[in-house]
This record gives sequence, structure tokens and C-alpha cells, in this order.
Amino acid sequence: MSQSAEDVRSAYEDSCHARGDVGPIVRDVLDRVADKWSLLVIATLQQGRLRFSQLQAHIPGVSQRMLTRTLRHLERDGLISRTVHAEVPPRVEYELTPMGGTLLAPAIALAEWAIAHHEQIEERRAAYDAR
Amino acid sequence: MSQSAEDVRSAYEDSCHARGDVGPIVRDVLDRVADKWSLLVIATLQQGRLRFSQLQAHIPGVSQRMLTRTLRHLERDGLISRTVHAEVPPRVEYELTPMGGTLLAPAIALAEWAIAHHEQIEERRAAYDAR
DNA sequence: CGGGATCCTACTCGATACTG
DNA sequence: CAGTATCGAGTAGGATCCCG
Repeated sequence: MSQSAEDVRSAYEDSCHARGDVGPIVRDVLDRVADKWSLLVIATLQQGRLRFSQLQAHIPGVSQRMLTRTLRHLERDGLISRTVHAEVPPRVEYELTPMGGTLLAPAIALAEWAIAHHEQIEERRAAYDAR
Repeated sequence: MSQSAEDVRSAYEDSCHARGDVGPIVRDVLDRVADKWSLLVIATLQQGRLRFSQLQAHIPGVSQRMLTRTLRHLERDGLISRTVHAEVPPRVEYELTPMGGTLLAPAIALAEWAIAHHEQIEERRAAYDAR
């Protein structure tokens, strides 16, 4: 870890063939990963396969609509898998795909940064707003 | 790296005193870090102190308004510093603060994940949409 | 139980025009 | 040069109702 600016630039040029801009790519993925609920869903699915209602219970504040939308988006991107069991009442289970699993490390790193610094950030905000 | 779910939970409990939810905290920081331009600004400032116009030139597509807003937000949170030189024409320089620098490692990790997987993600999207 | 369909509000972003 | 002010379009997200 602790990559340099050059590392990022070279990774960018590798994947973009030395043309265009890395910005859109990073933002595209980031928009999926960093929206209001995705990261929370992914972190929760770290526990293993879970049902829709279990996810909803583990993620306070998420509406049914947003949980559904988030799960669909993550499924579309291949980060989670959706399994419908032909039973009554219906049972639908979600779990991380292998690719979804590879997102955990960077996602957790960012989450830990957030947890470690949010206090300092709030202090800075208060100081800034006090002017 | 490659932390476990328990590591995240314990980090959460440490900072939240075993109450509340880590979600809002992570989301609060993430909303700042993962908005449309912040990460790009931070990555660009990795090069060192830059002027407003230099930032705008290095970040294709950013409007003057959004760059200003992004810089203000990052400054408020203590991630970058803003220096106004009393000259004419005015010269304003931005640079990462020490705390801003600590964000680089996790941010780059996520950016590299995005670059490494965006191709696979687009394949999955195409496959999903083809149904 | 899981989730589709609607409606509605608030906010975000971009374009444009103006300023010290 | 480095902003601020204003406006309009688009969208994210919540509430609600309904269905297999």
C-alpha cells in the first residue's frame, strides 16, 4: 500500500491506454460504491449470505425501496449475487461475489479512516464555522 | 490490511463507545470524500501546492463553481489549506494538510480498485442488461 | 416476504453572468 | 485570477400503496 502519485498515474495509463482521464472511471465506480447505502450493504454482507429482511434489520434507516435499489445496482455490477428460493413465503438471499470480496479491503480501509478522523474533522468544521 | 468484520466493528465501538451506528459516521465522511470532485482534488494536490487555475486545468470537466465549492468543503473539514497571497492579480494556493495526507493511502487504494475492476464491472453490467 | 410502481421534495450540479 | 450570484434541469431518496 501507500502508493505514490506515479503508481496511480501508471495504473491509470495501463487501463486507459495512456489516453483520456482516470477521473470518470474512478467516479463511475465510486458513485456505485460510495452512494448512501452500498458500502453499508457490502460491509454487512461480510457476515455471509443474508436475507433481504436481515439486511434491512442490520442497516438502520434504510428504506425498503433504497435497499432494493442498492441491491439491484450491486448485483448488476457483479459485486453481490441474488438467490431466490422457490418457497412460500419467498426467501431471497444475497452474498458477496468474489469480486465483491476484493472490494472489502479498500472499503474497510476507508471506513477505518473515517472512524479514526471523524472527530478531528468535526472539530475543524466547528472551528471553520466559528469564523 | 484485509481486516475482518470484527476489526471494523471494534473500531466502531471504540469510537462510538459501543452505542449508535457506525453508518452515519462513515457516510458523513464518505459524502465529503466521495462526492463528484473531492477525491480528484485530493489526488491532484498530492503533487504539492497548486493554484486554483492549476487545479482547474488538471481536473478536466470541473466547473469553476464546483471546484470552489469542493475546495471550501475540504478546507472546512481540515483536509486542505488555503493561502491567499496579497498580490495583484490575486494568487491563491491550496495544499493538503497533514490530515489530508493521511487520506491518500485509503483513497488511492480505492481508486486502484476502481481502475483494476472497472472493466470487469462493465462486462457484468452489459451481461445484466442483456437479460 | 420481497419488491415493483408512483408520487413528491430537496438538493446537487452545470451554465451563465458579474466582480474585486 | 479567483471567485460570487442566480437560475434551471435533473436526480436521489423517502413515503406510500399494491402485488405474487
